[in-house]
Amino acid sequence: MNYWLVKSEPDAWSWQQQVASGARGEAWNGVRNHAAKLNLMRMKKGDQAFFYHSNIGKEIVGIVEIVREHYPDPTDKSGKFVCVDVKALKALPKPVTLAAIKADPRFAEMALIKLSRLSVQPVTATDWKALCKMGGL
DNA sequence: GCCAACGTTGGC
DNA sequence: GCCAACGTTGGC
Repeated sequence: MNYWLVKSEPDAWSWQQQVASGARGEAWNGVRNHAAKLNLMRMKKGDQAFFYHSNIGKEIVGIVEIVREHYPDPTDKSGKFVCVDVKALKALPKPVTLAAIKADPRFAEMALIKLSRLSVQPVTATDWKALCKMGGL
């Protein structure tokens, strides 16, 4: 199983909306960046991803599971981009803030820090476990 | 194919 | 609201 991190501005799509969408999941669409697209295409059903709130909150608030692998993004008229379906798995008891991640040297190499604009990014198993622990899981 | 201009993202 | 980083566009 692989681990990922996906970002969303709560104004556009929040964790609360993700939870409300229920067990069937919801399309993670709107990605218009080729590096992010490549990561979407590498996601497998059953993989898990951190759900990160950018801009407002700037923290990891929960975990989602990939329930449908990549398919053409219906919101992309050019037909070049893809999306996946994700469902909310669980919330983090203690959201992990960007400030906390930045303050911890273990995470200095994370894409979240180094490639701050990448909206879909891989997370190593080591980082995943450490972040879950920080989040109270 | 290079590169300047411009647009977007996202932290501060 | 500003600005740095970075992707994309378009003139040459």
